[in-house]
Formats: sequence, structure tokens, C-alpha cells
Amino acid sequence: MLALAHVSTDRRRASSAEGVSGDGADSTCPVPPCIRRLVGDSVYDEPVTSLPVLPPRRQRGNRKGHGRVTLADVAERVGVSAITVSRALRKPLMVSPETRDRIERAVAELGYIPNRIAGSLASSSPSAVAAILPSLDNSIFTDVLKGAVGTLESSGYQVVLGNSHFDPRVEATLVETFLAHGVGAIMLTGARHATRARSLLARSGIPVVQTWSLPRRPIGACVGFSNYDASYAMVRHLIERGYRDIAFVSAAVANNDRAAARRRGYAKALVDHGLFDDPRTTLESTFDLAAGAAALDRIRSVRPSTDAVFFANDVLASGAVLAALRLGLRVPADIAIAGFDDVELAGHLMPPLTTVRIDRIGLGVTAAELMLDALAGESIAGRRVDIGFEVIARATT
Amino acid sequence: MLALAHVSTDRRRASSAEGVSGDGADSTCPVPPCIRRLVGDSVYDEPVTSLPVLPPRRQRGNRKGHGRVTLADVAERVGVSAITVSRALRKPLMVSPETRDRIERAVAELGYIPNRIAGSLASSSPSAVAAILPSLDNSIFTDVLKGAVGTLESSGYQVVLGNSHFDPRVEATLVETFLAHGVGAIMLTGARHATRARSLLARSGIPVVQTWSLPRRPIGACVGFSNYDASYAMVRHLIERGYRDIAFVSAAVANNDRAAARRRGYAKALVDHGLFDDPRTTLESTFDLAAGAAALDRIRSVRPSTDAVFFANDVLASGAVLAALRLGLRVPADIAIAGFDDVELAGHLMPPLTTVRIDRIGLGVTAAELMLDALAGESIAGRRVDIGFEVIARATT
DNA sequence: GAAACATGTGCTAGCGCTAACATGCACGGA
DNA sequence: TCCGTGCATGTTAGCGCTAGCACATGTTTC
Repeated sequence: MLALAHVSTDRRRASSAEGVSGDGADSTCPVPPCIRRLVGDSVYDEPVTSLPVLPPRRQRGNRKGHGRVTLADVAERVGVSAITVSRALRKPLMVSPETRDRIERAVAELGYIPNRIAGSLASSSPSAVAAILPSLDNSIFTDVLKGAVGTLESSGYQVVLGNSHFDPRVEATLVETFLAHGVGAIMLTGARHATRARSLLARSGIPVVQTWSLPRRPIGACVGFSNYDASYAMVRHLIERGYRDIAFVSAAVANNDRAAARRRGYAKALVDHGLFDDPRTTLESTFDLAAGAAALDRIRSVRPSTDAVFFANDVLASGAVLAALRLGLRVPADIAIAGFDDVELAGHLMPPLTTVRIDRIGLGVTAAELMLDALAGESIAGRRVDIGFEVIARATT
Repeated sequence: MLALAHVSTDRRRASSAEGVSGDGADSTCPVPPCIRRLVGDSVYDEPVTSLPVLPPRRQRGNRKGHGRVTLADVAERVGVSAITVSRALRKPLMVSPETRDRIERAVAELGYIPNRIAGSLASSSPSAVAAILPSLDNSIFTDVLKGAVGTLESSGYQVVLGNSHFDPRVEATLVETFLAHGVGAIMLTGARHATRARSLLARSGIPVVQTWSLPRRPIGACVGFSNYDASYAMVRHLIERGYRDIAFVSAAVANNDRAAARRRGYAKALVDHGLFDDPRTTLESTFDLAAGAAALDRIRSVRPSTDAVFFANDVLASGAVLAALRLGLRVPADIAIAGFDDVELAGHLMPPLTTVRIDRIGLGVTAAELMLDALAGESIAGRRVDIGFEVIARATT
């Protein structure tokens, strides 16, 4: 509906804020005259059907009411029935052009905003879908979200967000909350979920899309890739480069099937190549740069012969690369480091990080498309979309 | 309600996934027996009131209905009226313990999930609030969100998320959508908003909290700090350290009052110290590491004498520090670099980045508290909360 | 000319829940 | 015995909107 305005990098212009639509300035900020004089093509003050201030609304009946303009108000003004207004807004072709026109004018004049809550209730057709992410700290999840939100919003669905903090119990609570809010579909992360969440979803019957994994028996549909294969491929890459004493660090596998699959892929690759899966150097960690540094430190003290560390996510790997830099370690000469996800930072590190690229935006878009299909009445049960992965060999290995 | 499970770093345990609650494995992943045998204290299979499969529901009347268990179903089963069930769930003290008990049992047996949509409509009390962020790419915004979501969820509100992509028109559309969804309060980023958004908010009368800035005349309340002062303080720090040819890079100021205020603070500090605000080295940029690198490059070619660059956000500054490392530039000997926000990466760079620390989680929490106050009936209009800032002088300056 | 159809609009009856106002009942004090 | 009081529960009437039909008008067909 609205095109996003992309502001070019080298355009330098001050906005002509004052008095138009909000300060645009901190209170302690005297606006220098030189800037004040500049004229900006700010989009704040775009022409807009001015919304007149209405007289306070009379109360009908003895119930509170939002005091908001309703469909009935518009109908009354135009001299038609409420249903006609409703139709003019939702199915314009069902209403004669003249009536539609008058209704549209009245809507603008009154500043009517449809109550989608009431609409959803009456039509029992949802206006929102939910996405449950395990974390907002890591851009890998917000990338997926971005892809999904873009697709869903352009189809008129609102996206409600939940953060499970990697806790299946929190996830189950979120599922319940979202069902209570009548969302039309739910996007989950990963393949494993609390039994409670599963039964809630099963009885609700709403479409479910699982992401990041390809469970054999998805709840509904799933979009992801083989974490096992991707991890296996990366370890094979390390072995091909000549590394033998490889360590592995991932998130805690207990609540994270992706991490678990990556660990299994790692272990299998080692075994297949006659290498030892040393439990001392198979670690779990939280998700932050400091943890990556700490893991590197631990591995080097526990098994000094370690020549490569495979981190199952780029944040940890980046933390390790940065730590190596601080410690004066040469990467990969002293120790090789590999990551997973290909976040933006990975390519900017020195040396740039070897990692596994996942098309996260595409993952989100695909998940959203599946949800839209389901909302359009199609059955998506059992659909499994593999978005693949790609080992990006850069300079840390 | 639910405590988050924090999994310690060194606990290594495989999950006993198979057959309990979903694969927990990619389809291509053969689960090695060694792992299979391990017993995890996974939270997936926690005891749960098992939800019996119900017979398909009869349709009442000729309307569709969700096919979902309703309040009336529970009431019928218990042999009370719907309102009693409603009260037992929302105001337990109004119902006798025995009745309440029977109702709770029936709720569990039937797997009843209240329809909050209908509840909101009937009570005209909202169950969700909205947060509009300019971006999900930058952790600074998701940090605020995290603080806000935590606070709001524990008060039973759902948080609906909007991403304006730094475009006031998109923001206005989001405001309209959220109003249509009947959110009880809206959190916005920054001080400047499209006229349309302002008038929509004004007539809706719902509580609004602006974040990151302290506009003189906030729409409702605001939580933030003086971007102008913070920027001024950083530039003063640079000047005190002896830098004289200072450059400035920020996001485009036209749609971003924070960037605009920071630029004004920068300009004023230069002028106050007898330095020249060179337009050639006052740049605007997008928000990513590559852009920081590009800006550094541009500045060095445009004005080689530049001895310090102040980036109005840490992502750009980090990109520049990383680029300097790649180019073999010594920081700060060859060029000093300062950032803004104190993101996690800042402290992990080599050398660690001088920046301005903002308590973003606290900002989100405070914003949420203001919303909660407003939702509790308190007037928050005109409240302005300054969360302050702190210049963190590290090694890049 | 009547039947058959299309088109635009309105009426009614809900969606599932809850506010406001009953109602019924036990208790105690006058 | 009566009445007030407090408590637990029920009845009614919506919240704002939309599905399903009914009903007027034209317009076409034979």
C-alpha cells in the first residue's frame, strides 16, 4: 500500500520540524538558526484529509462503549444501513459506485476506523497471526521475522510476536495466549515443543508452521534445512583443510533441537573420518560474544592441541575470533574458527569468518507464504520445505 | 507466572526427544544410539493435564462459530450460568470456592481457552498494546522491546509489534492498524511523527509513550534522554583528548529526530570549542557494518587530516573499527573512532569502542510501566522520564 | 405478459463474552 | 416477624461487526 521511502546515503538535509508535527528536538536542544533555515522534504507533513474534531459522542444504552466512531455512525450519516457501509469497505464491488463514494467520504470525514476485533468476532476470520521466536537478541531470528512480517503484512495480517526465551514452557504459555487472541496461524521455531503446546495446537486446529528444522512429522508444515547435514558439511570442510583436533560449541541442546542436530552432525562427521569426539571439548554455551570468548579460553586450557573450533552459531564464533585478536592468537594458524548462520558481522571480522549461510529472510517469507496458503483454506499439513544451506569458506579456517 | 529456565553453560545432556513430543531431529539425521540412551531432564514432557479429544461440536444456529469450546459449554457442563464461569476465571473471589473448583475442573477437562477477542469487545478493555520500532535489524531497538515485553506480559498484556522501517508514513499506517485492533496503548520511537499518525492518536485518546527522545510537548508521555546533550558530551570528550579534525556520521536526519539532535549536539560542541563543522565530513548513512566502513573510507579520502570520527551509532562505529583493522590503520593513533549506544560488540572490538551507554532495557521497562499506569486509569499525559546517558571512554579514542 | 435472473440494499440474528442490574437466600438485630 | 445486609448467582442487554437470507428494484428472456 505504501512504498517505503529509501533515503539515500549522501543526502544531507535538516528537517523542518518545529511546529509542524512535534518537536523533533530534545528539550535541551537549541535549534541553531542555520539548520532551521534549511528546507526538508520531510514526509511528516504530507497532505492528509484533515480529521475534524468531533463533538463528544452520546452514549447509547447503558454500556460504556469505546466512545469511538462506529459503523453505525457512518451509516447514519450517509443514510444507509450499517451492513452497506461494511460492504463498501470490505467488498466494494457489491455496492453501487455512488453509495460507495458517499460512504468513503463519510468515513474520511468522521475518521472512522473499523473495529477489527468486532469484525474478527463476527466473521470468525482472524486478522492476526503469531510468530514465536526463542530470542530477540540474535539477529538470526529477527531476520526470519522480518521476512515473515513483510509477507504477512502485505496480505493484511497483523503479526503478533512472542519470545519464548528458549523455554518450551514459556512457548506453551505463549501458544495459549495467542489462541486466546484468536490468531489465525502460528509460526514456531524448531521441531520440539512441550506436549502441552502440541495438544493446544492440535485441538485448536489452526495452521502451524515450524521453522529452522525439518521434523519428520511436523505439527503442520515446516520450513528449514537439515541442521545435521549442514553441521556435517562444515566439519568435513574442517577435516579437508587438515584440522584434526576439532572442538564443538553450541547452545544447550536440551531445549534446542537445532543445536542437538548440529552436534550429532558434528559427532558423526568426526566418527566417519576416524576422529575422536572428545567430550571435554564439546561444550554448551549461552548466546553472546563473551560466551564465545569464554568457550575458546576453556577449550584451549582443557585441550591445548585443539586446532579448530566449530561454533554452532556466529555470535559465539565471532566472540571467539575477537577474543583471539585480543589474545594475539593467529587465526587460523594457531586455531581455526568456524561459525554457523552467516550473520553480517561474520564477513566483517578480521579474518572473515568461515560459516554456514542460511537464507533467513527467505525462510521467513516461505513460512509466511505457507501460513497464507493455510489461511486461504489450503491444507498445508505435512508440507516440508527445505531451503538448504551453503558452507561459506572464508579465512578463519 | 513461569520462571524462565536458565540452562547453565557446562551442563551437557542430550534430550530424549524421540516419540515424546516431536522429532527433535532433522529427517536426515540418524540418531546415534549413544545419545539415544542418555536421559535428559527435558521440559518437553512435563506432566500436563491431559486434554481429552472431544467429540466434534454441534453447531448452534446457522452461524459458523469457531467450533471452539466456549464459556457456555463450560457453564453447561458445570450446571451454572456463563457469567459465573466468567467470574470464576477473572474474579475468583466473587465465586464460592466449591463452584470455582468445579468450574476449574471443567475448564481443564474441556480444554477451554477464553476468547480474549470477545472479552475485549464486551468489556471494551484492551488485552494488547502495541510497540512500533523503526527497525528490527539493530539490537538497540530489540533491547527496548525486550524490556517492554517482559514488563507488559507479566501484567497480562500481549505486545503487538510494528516495524516502521524509519518511515513515518508506514508508522502512520501501523498506528491505524493497531487502533483497528483495539490496542490499549502505543509505544512509539522518537519525537517526530506524521501528522496523520498524530491526529489518529489524538482522536483515539489511547495512551501513547514516545521513546528515545524527550520532546518538549510529547503526545502522551515520553521516556528517553537528551540525544543532543549525549552527543555534545561525546564530542567534548573527543576534544579533551586532543582531537581537532572531527567527522560525524549518523542515520539520515530527515526522518530521525534522534540523529538530528545528535548532529546538532555535535555541531554545537564544535562551535563552542572554536572548531569547524565541516560539511564534507558530516555524513548520513544506513545502519550496517559495511556502511560504517564505507563512511570511514569516504571521510579519509575527502579530508585526510581527519583525526577522529564520531558515529552516532555503534553499528556504524563497529564497522569502521573493523574496517580500520582490515586496512591496517591504527586506532586511535591514525584515527580515533567513537560510537553511540554501547551495544555488546562495542566492548569486544579490538580496540574496544568508546561510546555512549544507554540503558535500553530500562528504557523499555519504563515505557511499559508508563503504559501500565495509563491502562490502570492514571493520566500519564506530559510525563517525561529522563533515563540519562553515560560516556564510556574506552580505547578507540 | 410472466417468469427468470441480476443487482443493490436491508433485516435479523448472532460471534463469545461481560457490565449492570436483578434475584434469591442466609444471617442477625430490632 | 420484619427488614436490612452481604453474598453467590442469574438475567438481560449489549460490545461492533458480519453471514445469511429476504426483499425490493431493474433487466432480460421466451
